[in-house]
Amino acid sequence: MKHTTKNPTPYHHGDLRRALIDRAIEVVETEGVEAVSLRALARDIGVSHAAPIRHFPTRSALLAAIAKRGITTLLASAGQRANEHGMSSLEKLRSMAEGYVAWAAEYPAHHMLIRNQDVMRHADDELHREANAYARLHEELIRQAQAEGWRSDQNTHTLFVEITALTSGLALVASDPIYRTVLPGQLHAKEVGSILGRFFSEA
Amino acid sequence: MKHTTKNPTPYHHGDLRRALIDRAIEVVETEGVEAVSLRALARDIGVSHAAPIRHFPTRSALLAAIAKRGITTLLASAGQRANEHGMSSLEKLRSMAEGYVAWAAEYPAHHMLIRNQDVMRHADDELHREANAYARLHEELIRQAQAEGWRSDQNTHTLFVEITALTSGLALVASDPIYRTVLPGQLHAKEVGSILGRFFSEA
DNA sequence: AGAGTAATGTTGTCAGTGACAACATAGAAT
DNA sequence: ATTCTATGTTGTCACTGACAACATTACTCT
Repeated sequence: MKHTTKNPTPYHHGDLRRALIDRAIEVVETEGVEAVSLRALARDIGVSHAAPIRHFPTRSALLAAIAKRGITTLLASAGQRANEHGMSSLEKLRSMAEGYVAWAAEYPAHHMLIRNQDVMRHADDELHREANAYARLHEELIRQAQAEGWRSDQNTHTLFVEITALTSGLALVASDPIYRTVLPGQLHAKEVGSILGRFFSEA
Repeated sequence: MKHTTKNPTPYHHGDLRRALIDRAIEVVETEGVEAVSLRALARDIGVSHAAPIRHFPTRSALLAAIAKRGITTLLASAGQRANEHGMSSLEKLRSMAEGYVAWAAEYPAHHMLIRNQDVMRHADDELHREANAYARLHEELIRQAQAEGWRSDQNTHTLFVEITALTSGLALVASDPIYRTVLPGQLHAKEVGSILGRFFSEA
């Protein structure tokens, strides 16, 4: 016989996969990657301890899935910025860097995860392919900017390293709570803009 | 009755603390922070599973102790570079940045640990104090370099962020295995020198 | 509509781990 | 020599990831 009243705890959750991801992101942001436990997530959500396995075979798979989602959105945003009309390669480079830093600040959990050795170690090939796609897009733009006259006398690889370092560093400072202990004062988006503006200038 | 032959496995290890640290560093470098397990370390070394607790009350304490040791040596090296005679503040800044990147490349495990959110979260106040000492030394040098004419028109905080980001980023690229997937080719010390030389130039 | 199948959730279990307590041993101090 | 303290061992507990066997729901095909 069917219930006429709503069942308070239905057998099936509805969107457990999404719920796991959302809760995991919360935990990463508040307590760190280490604190993510499949059983604790299940408890928080209100399902049995083994339910998560239907969606993510291992804990690493869950974290890697979140990281992958992050890289995908980042790559999409970068692709857009790199294909904007009426922009020089140099302007595109700057836009990509700004986009990266802004993305890290907006999604600190995703950023932490893609920076986490233990997570990336268990990531599948596609994730690494996407990360490489981002790097190659970057590299190609640098080459073009150099062809258009920007720092054309410098070694492309060195320039790539420099841009990668500066961008990654800014993303770190923008999203990593560790820096909040060390940094005197808050990091403002305007500062990032000013730093990148200076770096990606014609001079 | 006493043995006249050497006991192959003495009751006391001799220097278990050191052995734990050494083995933990190896594991961090080869398998990542996550793979460090007190019980596994004990097994590898050949002591009982609870022996490590005499030296480090928790797993976090062990990792934090290694991180602290790292920051201490880093700070010592930075202090030396900052007090070198016959160097302008700008040259000292450059030397500090180079020292940091070289340190990260030489001690990747230590660098990973001080960058690890989960480790630093459980670190004691003294560790944070040392990290702050490093930052304040940095800041003071920037102020002096500006007083001596370098980028004197720029905001000190923004400059601090920029240097921190560039240095941290280079250290990441120099020591983090993740970048080996993305980077086309190896990172050479010469490149780091060229990047920092350009950045810390009078021009 | 109804049967059969796939997807999803549950219960039970196992080995590995961190942490703790109680006990054992060796070396140092008096 | 006796006692004390540092260090190591054994035993145990709760928690976790992973897996297997089973239950329930949703979906599909006719």
